[in-house]
Amino acid sequence: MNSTARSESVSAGSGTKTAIRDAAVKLFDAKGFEQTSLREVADAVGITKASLYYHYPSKLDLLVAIINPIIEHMRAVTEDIKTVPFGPEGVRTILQRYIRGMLRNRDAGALCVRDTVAILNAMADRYPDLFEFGRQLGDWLAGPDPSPEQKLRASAALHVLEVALLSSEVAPEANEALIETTLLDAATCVLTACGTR
Amino acid sequence: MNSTARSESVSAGSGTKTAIRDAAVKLFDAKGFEQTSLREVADAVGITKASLYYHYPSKLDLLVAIINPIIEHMRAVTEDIKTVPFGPEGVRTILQRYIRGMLRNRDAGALCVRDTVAILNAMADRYPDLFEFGRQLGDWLAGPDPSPEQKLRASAALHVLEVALLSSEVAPEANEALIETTLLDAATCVLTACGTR
DNA sequence: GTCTATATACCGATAGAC
DNA sequence: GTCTATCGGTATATAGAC
Repeated sequence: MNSTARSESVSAGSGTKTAIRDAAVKLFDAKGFEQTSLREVADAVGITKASLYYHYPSKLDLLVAIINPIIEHMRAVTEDIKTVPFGPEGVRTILQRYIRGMLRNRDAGALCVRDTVAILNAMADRYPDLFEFGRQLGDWLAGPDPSPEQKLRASAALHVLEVALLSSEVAPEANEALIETTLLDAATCVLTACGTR
Repeated sequence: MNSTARSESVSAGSGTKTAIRDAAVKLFDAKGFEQTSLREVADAVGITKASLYYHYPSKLDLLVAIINPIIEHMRAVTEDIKTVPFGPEGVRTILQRYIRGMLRNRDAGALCVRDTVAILNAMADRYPDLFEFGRQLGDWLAGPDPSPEQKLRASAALHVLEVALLSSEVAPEANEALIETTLLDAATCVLTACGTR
């Protein structure tokens, strides 16, 4: 346990730096981004606030380091919808890519959902098009020249997939395959108006 | 326009007091509860911070005045599930009551969804059982002795209904009847696994 | 790379005049 | 009922020793 940089988990980097990130994720998720002070994060790691600033130049940079995977995934899916043709199998392809990316970054995603306003406003300067990603995806899902009902269904389908981020709380026994299958089925069902009406 | 207490809108009360509430709803929704200062609210109304404290004894009391209708509605539905028998028509009854209450208080509801963590933590002391309402409703919807898939579907169904709170943004042309019908159909569809799988 | 100490700013809330 | 002025607390971020 001596020498330099032994990896302690899957996503180890420089040691203290990833310890800061992990502690911040936990605290941001529990208390919210703005309501969590860097002193609390530093205390959880066992260092001081000044040392934290050595690894991350600002509180915003710490947040970006956490949710960057989510942003890049949203950007990638938003790019995909420009090439994938709209239709039943195209929709399923997009929805599958979307939910898999969220399952891959579950903790950071849960943070975004439960603290939407604060995070969106904090990132607005650095990522001005972040808000557009969700809207563009919704527009594509609603199809060409959509009715109000289709718009509602598209938005509802995306909200169904967001349950994946809360799945460890809702159904801890479910594995990723079951979550993906169930929510993907539910979302396509929402989109295609297959109800009992 | 002289004398005392002329009602200016549907929910008029003492004049300044409701003006504060309305300004606060708008600002809390745009910036988040904790990130909005009482100085900003006071400025929007055209009074000072000290005058605001004459009408509301604390920032938390202002928040409670805004989202109290939502809380009471959640409490009422949570009471309903103890008497309504579980089954297809019972589920539809509960879901309908749930979505109608959210449509009735759309602005306050949107605030709760987009600023969940901050609001939940702020209200935790005064309303300790607030978090339980959503969980109990999810448990009832999942049915007796639910499988992981049923738990996921119940949670997803509730998330579908939450789209009602964002409907003025997603589909401004849709009236309340269309919103209710569409989302109610989508939610029951999510629950009953009627997909194309 | 981690520390102590501090600069600067804003917050919620209160006191008291009018 | 609205105001000015202020208290006490905490926040982000920085300076500089080690």
